Amino acid sequence: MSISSRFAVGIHILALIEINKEGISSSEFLAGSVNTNPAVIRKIMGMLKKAGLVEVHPGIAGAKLARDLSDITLLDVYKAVNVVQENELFSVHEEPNPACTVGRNIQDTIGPLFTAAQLALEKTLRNVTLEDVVKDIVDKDKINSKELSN
Amino acid sequence: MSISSRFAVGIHILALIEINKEGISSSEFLAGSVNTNPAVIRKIMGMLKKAGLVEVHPGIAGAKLARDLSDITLLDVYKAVNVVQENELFSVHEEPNPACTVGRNIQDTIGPLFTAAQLALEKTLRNVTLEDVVKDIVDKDKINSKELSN
DNA sequence: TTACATGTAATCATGATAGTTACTTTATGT
DNA sequence: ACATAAAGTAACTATCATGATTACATGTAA
Repeated sequence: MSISSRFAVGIHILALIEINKEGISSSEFLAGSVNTNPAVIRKIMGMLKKAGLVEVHPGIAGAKLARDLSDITLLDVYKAVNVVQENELFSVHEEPNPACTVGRNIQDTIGPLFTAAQLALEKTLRNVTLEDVVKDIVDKDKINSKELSN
Repeated sequence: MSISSRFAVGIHILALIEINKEGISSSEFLAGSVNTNPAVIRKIMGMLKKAGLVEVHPGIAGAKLARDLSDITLLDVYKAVNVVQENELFSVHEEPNPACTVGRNIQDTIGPLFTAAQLALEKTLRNVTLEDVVKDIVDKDKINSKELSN
């Protein structure tokens, strides 16, 4: 099991739109960087648009960020791309036996515990903004360039 | 996407072995409570056994806990049933374009962020023991019984 | 109206899940 | 020794999400 790479791709897309803000970020351009099919980008872009993270219009090439970089958290992206349904990161067997003490209580006992774990994860994602991500990408790139030039 | 119900079933199994400790917890008995096939239980039991959480022997009916209830955390169960590979809760697109600033740095930037989120989730699971779970199940059952008798 | 980009649907291969059946291996009791 | 019973395990199935691909409809602008 793994959370869909749509999440990682969504972050990639948004970061690239920012870094390429002087240029035009078409689905083809973005697909070239992510290394996938433009239709995949457009589908994810549709989700980001629906969530109010990007502005993009039919017939007009290029996407723009709809909010300030520092106002978009990883949690926003995570929610936007629907990698996990609301409160369903963990799945629970649906029909335990009600004739058993454990069977008739396990769901109510486990539910809040799973929710707590999920919230801890989401809280971590909420503490990182796209601004942080872009800065880190740029920093890492400077270091790599320096290494190459030595 | 959802984390496999093997995790929830694993917790169910262990809790039931404890509550039924005066009796014999065969795969058929456990399957009856979880409401699934005994072979499914045996497969999960094999994982719990491999992780040192239960004792179970071929030809001998019934499983026993291999550790004290208070010494088994939900994280132990989570790891035991292999619902998530080590450090791979989130998946990242494999081959971003190295000719792009974002493409050649996205993995290194995102990796630690995803790991942090995953660790936050795991930390939460580590803070809950099977003793807590069993107590809660028993408590909830008392309340339910009281409601039914009113 | 031509060119081009987005929006979107249909199709496909792949992999994980959970269930089912059936068989082998091991231990116990007569 | 043999019959019984349970664990261990492999093979097969249906179902579902993913990610890629193709194709086409929709919309914009020169």
